[in-house]
Amino acid sequence: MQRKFRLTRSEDFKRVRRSGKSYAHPLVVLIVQTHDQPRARTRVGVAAGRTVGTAVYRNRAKRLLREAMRTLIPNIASGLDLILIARPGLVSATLEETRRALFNLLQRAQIFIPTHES
RNA sequence: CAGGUCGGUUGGGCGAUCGCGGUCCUGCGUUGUCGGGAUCGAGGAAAGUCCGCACUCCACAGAGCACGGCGUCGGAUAGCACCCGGGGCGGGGAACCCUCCGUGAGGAGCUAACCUGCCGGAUAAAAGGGCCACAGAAACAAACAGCCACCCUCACCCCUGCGCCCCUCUCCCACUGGGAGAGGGGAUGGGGGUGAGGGGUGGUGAUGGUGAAAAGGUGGUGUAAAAGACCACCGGCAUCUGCAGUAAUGUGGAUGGCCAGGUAACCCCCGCCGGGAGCAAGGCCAAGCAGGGACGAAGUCGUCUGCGGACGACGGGAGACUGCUCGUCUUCAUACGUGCUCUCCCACGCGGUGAGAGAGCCAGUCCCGGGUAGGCCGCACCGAGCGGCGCGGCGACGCGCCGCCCAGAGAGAUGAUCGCACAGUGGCGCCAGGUUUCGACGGAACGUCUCAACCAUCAGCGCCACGGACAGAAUGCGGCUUAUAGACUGACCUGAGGA
RNA sequence: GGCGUCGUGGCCAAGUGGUAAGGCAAGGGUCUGCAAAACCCUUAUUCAGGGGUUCGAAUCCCCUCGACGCCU
Repeated sequence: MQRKFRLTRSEDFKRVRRSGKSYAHPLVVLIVQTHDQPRARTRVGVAAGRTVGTAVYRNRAKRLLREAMRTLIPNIASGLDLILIARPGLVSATLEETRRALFNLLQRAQIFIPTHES
């Protein structure tokens, strides 16, 4: 997932975590907030707290989330800010399990737009 | 071959596909959170932050105090306390041999390489304080108990002069009796001995026990009793001194006297070092905000009007342009009062009429100007830099030559999938051998051979399955500590070992 | 990234070189018809872990682990 799709500013993280709507999964937590401008590019932030493990496991969790999100991001509605928070079980999960967990969360949030190919 | 020990290197490889970040170059009817190309992209510990630096800011005349750290010798270094090489004291350390214990299986000790802790001063060179629970007489300076001598006192025993008292016998005088002698007993006094209770004076120095720790050890001489008081041997210390070593120190010799604990990772003393903080250090920038400062006024006329005001001209205030004037441009306008605007609420004559409460405004222009958040720099580095080779040194390390420029940061880039081999582990099957030295023969490497030793739950081959540790840079560097599956490789020691 | 503080029964905790206080909780007992309250008794072989100094360490020194706080 390229950096232009990423949520980077500390202010944005605070805003989304304060006023966004959250959806939980045993592996990941998703927080969604609608942006002011509906045509803006959807951005995704990734977080892993100290409960996940040491720096190696935190980095692995965030890589899994970014890689899984990369293939899903063309099908997500625009004008959104998302945050993905890793949970401790994510470290032992595979890429396919992570992708299924994210797909489940995006459908529950009703922001996934299916295309003909998928 | 069996066992033990210490280092060094490495830290998964190759290929395909999808994907991520930095730098440089480049493209454009679309200058973008755009496209294309090249190149680079985690570690030995990046970790812990235990030391030492670089760098930055603050403070600072110099020196000292306080506080903290360090403390054997020599070296290395920009610097360091833990780096390198030595020294001393102590602890650990396999098998065989040896010693001890055990009926025995076995256990303990001794020990090589090696590992590891500590290292100024408690005596002298250089001075003090504190503490040492319980126990013990006592924890460092003497006392108490003990032992010994003497004196006083007491008890017992022995000897005993003169005198005293009592009893018995004999003799004399001669009869309420007296005297003399002998014997026995008693009291007292003196002398001696023994013992003990107590007291006093003096000597003595570790004594049965206590304790972690109590005064060199053993044997003798010696004495009233003892003691290095003296002697022999052993051990330690001090002074002088020979030899080896840069030195710490080691090893001899002579002399001396043995004098008296531990703790300084308790205060302290001596010597040396350290100013404080840390890249969230620190510097710069745009826009604003808080805040601070300077200057600071005046209306008149005309047009329109829904009568609140709006516009224009002249004049005025502040500022900019300019070296100054003129000129041009921007902008403002009146009021601290019974003021104006807005909101709420109440009363009525329902009219924004009156009472009350709250909020705001009373210029404007210009200058200075934060902190946080944001952006840029610091910061991706020509450097105590990295790699290779050579030389010097036991080593830490140093010098010379050649080559290279080598991640970067921001909510934080290295991943995913598949395939192939390769270590490794487990299972099954096959094979019955495998490894090694010496010797002999031939010989250019090397090959062949007999016994011997060791392993055969081995080695070798095939198939299947599993499967590669610890761990992620954030200003940089040196050291230390901690975590770490394995693989490769070098050296040392002990034991067993041939023809 | 840097700087600092603290770890003592199940919980809160005192103790700063010499026998590990106390309170709550838990368990048992007395009392009661049964409870509550009250009273009595019990519960630390690793004072976070490991080394060292010392005769002796929760305490002093070093290293590690864990938790928490701060940076304008």
